[in-house]
Amino acid sequence: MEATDTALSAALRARGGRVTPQRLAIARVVRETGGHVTAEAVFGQVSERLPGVSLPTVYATLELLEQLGQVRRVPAGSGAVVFDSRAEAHDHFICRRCGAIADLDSAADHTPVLDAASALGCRADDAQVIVSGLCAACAADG
Amino acid sequence: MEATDTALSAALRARGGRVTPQRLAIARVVRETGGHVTAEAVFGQVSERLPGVSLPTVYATLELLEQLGQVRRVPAGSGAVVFDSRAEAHDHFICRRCGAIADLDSAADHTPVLDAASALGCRADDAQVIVSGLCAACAADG
DNA sequence: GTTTTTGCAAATGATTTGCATGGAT
DNA sequence: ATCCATGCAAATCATTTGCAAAAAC
Repeated sequence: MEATDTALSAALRARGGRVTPQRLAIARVVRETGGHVTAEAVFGQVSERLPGVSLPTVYATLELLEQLGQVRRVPAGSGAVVFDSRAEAHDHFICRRCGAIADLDSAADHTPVLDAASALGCRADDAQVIVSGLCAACAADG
Repeated sequence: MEATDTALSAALRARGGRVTPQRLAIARVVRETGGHVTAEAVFGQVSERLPGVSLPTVYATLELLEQLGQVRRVPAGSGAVVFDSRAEAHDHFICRRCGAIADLDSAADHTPVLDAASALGCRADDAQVIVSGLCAACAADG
């Protein structure tokens, strides 16, 4: 077992949850896949290692991992919900045509927006910029 | 007919499209409703004025209005796609629990993120910050 | 008259729910 | 032994598609 698995186990127990092979396997797949994943994609990968896992379990676990701060939800606007294995703050570009998602690393400062949110009485816990347009590939043949 | 209807008609003809009562009614509802709407919500409102409109037409027209720059798509991350009748640039807060959406007006500068996108070869046409957390009401009852 | 839009119905795709079994503590 | 988590199947919800009829140009 890797160190990160140990950390996850501790986090799970700390919130009164249980450590199951499914959860460890799903967390591992997400971590190793890197980048952006859908529940279906995780399901496919996990099934290879731990046959029998069910899709509902994958959904539940991804949500759990989000609460534990291990993954971040990307507001992809259409179709499937996308999770990002990079939990640190960064922004995203989403292609309108093909749906491709790319990480955007910039020094953008989100405090003004967070301030605007607290001014409304909201308890904000995440801010990310979503840039829409055409990705390089789609812009080329469009 | 309102001036805005005339403007819409012109925009439609300019792109070789046709002016139909359905399109005018849908555009009107979106404009008058103000704020954030789902296709279902628009469908409900439009049906009162112009019985017989179909849901597929509402979906198609909302997408058309987006292309014409009359509405903006809000990447709501889960469930239904949400359109915003305010087309000018501004950001959004989305409640994780109840899904409520609030406008955030701030002087946030998105150019660093847009630059990061063009550095990847993407043709960006919109950038908006999505802030997640709990709205005032949801934060109150725990 | 020609081409775009519409409406209907059905298909699709993603996510959730209910409930009994199995497993972690 | 207790209670949480899983698996299965089915339900739900949002959105899209195919195609013939109607309408705008």
